[in-house]
Formats: sequence, structure tokens, C-alpha cells
Amino acid sequence: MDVESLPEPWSSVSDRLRRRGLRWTPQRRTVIEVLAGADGHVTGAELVERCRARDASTIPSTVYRTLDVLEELGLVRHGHDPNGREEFHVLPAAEHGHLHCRECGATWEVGEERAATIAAALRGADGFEVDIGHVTLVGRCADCVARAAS
Amino acid sequence: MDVESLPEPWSSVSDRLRRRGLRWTPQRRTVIEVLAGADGHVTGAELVERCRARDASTIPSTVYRTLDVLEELGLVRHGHDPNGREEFHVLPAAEHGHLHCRECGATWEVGEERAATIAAALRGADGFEVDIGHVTLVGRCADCVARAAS
DNA sequence: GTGGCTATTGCGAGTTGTTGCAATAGCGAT
DNA sequence: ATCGCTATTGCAACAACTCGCAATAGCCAC
Repeated sequence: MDVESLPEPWSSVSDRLRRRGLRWTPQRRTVIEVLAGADGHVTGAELVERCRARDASTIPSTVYRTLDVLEELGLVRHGHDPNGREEFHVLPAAEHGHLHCRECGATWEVGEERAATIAAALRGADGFEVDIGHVTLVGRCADCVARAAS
Repeated sequence: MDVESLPEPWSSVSDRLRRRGLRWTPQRRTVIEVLAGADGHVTGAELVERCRARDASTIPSTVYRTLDVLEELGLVRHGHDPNGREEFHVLPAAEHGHLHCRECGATWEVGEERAATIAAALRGADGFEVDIGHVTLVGRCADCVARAAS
């Protein structure tokens, strides 16, 4: 697979890096290829795993460092799952959040609209602009609350 | 220091454990003594560190396991800091949350009232009961937003 | 006070990252 | 095509936990 043949914004990553005085390396190419094939969410460990599948000589620290620069380019955004582990949002388009029910273990997304409502509630008193996508909110879903009440 | 001479709820921990068929051990005593002297918030690493100061033979896994049982008794509650690391709320009285500004690095608490407003916003559409204290919300504080806008 | 059941401990290995440092290798200039 | 500057890499060590398992030791009953 050739990076140049990938859809935007992946195909222009090499140029964007060079324009910033950064470099285009085989290791970064591997990470990009993996990310291009993984829309949505991926944990750090998964990413490392998939890179190693393509290139057995992949080193974890290199992957994590590459993710840092890709985050600066806005291609990924890191957050934390219910256990605090790293999770990357690939091509973060719409602002969205994650909810996790501690009782039934389910995790799901809240769309842009709800996210905006929550952000507004937080901005309320002291003007804090929350990055709602950064963490997974933990609690109990409506079903489990109802079950506990009965 | 004698655990029995500590203020409640610490002094009754040994009995509460035994009543549940659990055991009162020197290792658990050490953790209790440390927690009793650490109101507010402590990270897992800090706790291990302080236990080791009292008893050099302290083993991390024992401390973490003790914290698990103390969480079941409601004496601590674990959460995650902005980097996803564990953080324990000692004697969680009022429901409260934590905000962290990614730009200036400050972290502060939001009181019970604000926490309730945020929880209400989340409960809104689908009845999700958030545990607002479980994670540290990341974003930008009003000052940094204003500074960026100018 | 002793004995037995089983909760806990200690330990070693594994997971998920992070960091410092010397060696390597992109990239723009010549 | 070559050179030099310096961004990156690989490696090794560390940080913060987590888990399985055999050995230890609380606790309750007698």
C-alpha cells in the first residue's frame, strides 16, 4: 500500500510534516497506514499491535511519539477509556463524548448535539470550555438505574 | 499510632472488615493510618510511597488490593487524573468534580451544586446517571480562552 | 489454647506507557 | 551526488498498575 494512494488527509501527511521541518520516516508511514485502516477509536496498545503486524520491528515508544506529532496535526486526538488507558480518536470530525455504564459494562457515544448541551452546562458558571471527548464518563445507564430502583 | 484512637470512620474499619468475613492485617492497618492522615485526594503512587515510609516492606499490589476493599466499604473512591492515572478521594463526602486546564495546567474542584447541574445535563436525554467524580474533565479555563481570543 | 478453613500476602511476570541518550538517517542546501 | 544539521529512532530503564499462584496467617469454633 502506498501512502500517496490513500485518501486525504493521509496522502498529504508527508508534505505537511516536511513543511514543518519534521521528517517522513518508514516508521511514521507504518503508523499512518494503520490509522488509515482504522476509523473510529483505537487504543494505544491496539495501534502498537497492528503496526507490529505490518512491521515486526516496530518499537512502542516510536509509535507513541508518532501519535503525539499526529495529534499536533489534528489527525488524531487522544483520550482515556473508563480505566484511564489511552484511546485515540482517528480523524476527529464531530465533537462527541463517551459514556460507560459501570454496572452493565456498556460503552456508547453521545452525539454532537448532546455533547454541546453538556459543554454548555459546564461553561455555565465559570466559563470552562470542556473537551468532552477527552475522557469516558462513567456512571450508570438508565436501564441499570431502573433495575436498581425496583 | 493506634488505629482505635483514630476518629471515625477509621476506628471501626477492623470491625467492619471482620463482620464481612474479611481480615484485619498489619498491611491494611498501615494503609488505614496513611489514609487517615491524608484528607482530600491522593494518587495511587503517593499512597504506596507513604505506606513504604511507615513500613519499608510494603508491596504495591497489597496496597492497591486494600484500596479495592476500602472502596467497597465506601471509605475511598477512585478516579482518574488528567493523564488517566489513579487518584483516590478519601472519605468522599459531597459529590464533586475536577476540572483541568490543558493550557495553564491548573486543576480545581467544582462543588456539589455545579456538579449537580452537570449531572442533570447528562441525565437529560437518556437517563444516564454520571459519576462526575470519577474523571478529571479536561479543557480550557475561562482565562486561557480569553487569552487565546485576543 | 489449638486447629482448620480460607482470606491475604508476597513475588514474579506482564501490560501500558514514558523518558534520556547515543547512534542513525531524513532533508534542504550546495 | 554529497554534506551537515538536527529530527527520529532504538534501546534500556523506569513508572504505575494488574494478575495468578503458592505460602502464610487471621479468625472462628471447639
